[in-house]
Amino acid sequence: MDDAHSHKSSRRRRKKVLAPIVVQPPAKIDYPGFSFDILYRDPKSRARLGRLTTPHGAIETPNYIFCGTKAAIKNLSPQAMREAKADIILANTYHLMIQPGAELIEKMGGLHEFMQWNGPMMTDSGGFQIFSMGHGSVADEIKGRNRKKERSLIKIDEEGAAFKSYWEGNTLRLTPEVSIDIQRRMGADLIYQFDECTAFHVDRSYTEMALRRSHRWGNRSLAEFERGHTGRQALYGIVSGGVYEDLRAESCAWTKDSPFFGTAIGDCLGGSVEQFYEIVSWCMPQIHPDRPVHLLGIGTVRDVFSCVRLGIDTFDCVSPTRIARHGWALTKGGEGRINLRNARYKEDKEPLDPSLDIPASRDFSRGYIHHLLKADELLGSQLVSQHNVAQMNRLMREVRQALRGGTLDALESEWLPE
RNA sequence: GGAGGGAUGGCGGAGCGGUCAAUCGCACCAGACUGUAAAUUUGGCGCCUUCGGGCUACGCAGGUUCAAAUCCUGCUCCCUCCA
Repeated sequence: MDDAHSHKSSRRRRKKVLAPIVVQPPAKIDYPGFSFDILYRDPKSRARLGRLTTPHGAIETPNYIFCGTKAAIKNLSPQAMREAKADIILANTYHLMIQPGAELIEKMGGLHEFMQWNGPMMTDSGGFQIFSMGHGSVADEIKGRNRKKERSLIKIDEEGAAFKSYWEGNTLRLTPEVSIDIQRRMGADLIYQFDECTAFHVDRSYTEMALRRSHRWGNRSLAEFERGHTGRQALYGIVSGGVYEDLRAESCAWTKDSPFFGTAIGDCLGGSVEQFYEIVSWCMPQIHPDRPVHLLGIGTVRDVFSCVRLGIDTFDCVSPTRIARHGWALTKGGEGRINLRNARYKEDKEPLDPSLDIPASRDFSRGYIHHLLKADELLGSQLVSQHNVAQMNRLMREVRQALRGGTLDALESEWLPE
């Protein structure tokens, strides 16, 4: 015990601060099979209509990317997603490297083949987990709640980050090179540089340090991407800088000058919705104007309206499928959502939304779904999940249509009255 | 017929003289959820309240005690074992 302790102390004493690892990124990267065409610009805002083409098909933008963390949209098969008119989904590097592992997915033919999704896909880099593993959920961090969840982030240093696997408890490392390698093996169309998402409570000097390091990680991601370029993937860079306008500007400039295919807005977006809109509005004018822009981890219906106007092309968020599992169905207008577990729906014969062309929304009564949810029948949360996906996709379709017709304001008041 | 055990809030089930309007689980009511360790989680859950507190409660009826869900007596019902 004493030996072990002194050994540990001496190791700590000898520990060196790693010098910045500086890798020169390639000056230019070709993205064959990928394109982003801006088809229309809203004269009244930064909003735009686009077409994002990938080797697995093209999507119209603005669009919504649904979250299939462990290579599955919770509750929904690929067929159910297509019925709900989903165009594109994502999966998470961190979760899949733990289980079942990138090698297995590669052996099984890659993510598209493995999970039988033949449309466009994206994977994140695992960088968000540096944040969430260290602090619990985003909301907990922002609201200062302590949920006593064991922190499983072991350390972040120049090389990358070390985590304790929630699955087996072993230590895992993610570095830019490892993240890109894993994402290459899994084979999603749109992949992400490795970054750190800083927590809300950190100060400016930490944010600045993390930002510079994320840029170095981005350069290493670019170099690794180019080194093993398959010609079937495109890389996004991430704008960080937390809540600090000058740091956001620095990060926008860096992504703009780097040979990424697309740009994502990431890192800490502040403590309130208003603050996060402000941060996005700082960034958008400085971001590469011709590349697709993704907003990481956002949003709600309100976020979609606000951020489309700021120029966001794609969104991703767990919210539609998560709240569905908790009984909330999204509505167009009204309260914006209803909780089907509530007693008031017990005898409600109305469907969720007859204007949506799927049985989940059109045919089953709210009373029946209420019963399924109360009885813990999986069909209940499946139906609500599919409904929410369909509702968000309808929102995106209507947003695109309204943009073209110049009626976005009117559409917003239909979705968000008051 | 004999012996023993038990009856607690919607249900299950703690408590066995005061700190008990009563642990806990379920059910019920409502909330949270934004690059998913989430089919997770938080609060409420006798009645009334000017939020200080007040009132009625642990099968029923009495009793002992300053004080009883807790001790005693009787009653009602239930369970187990022996005939």
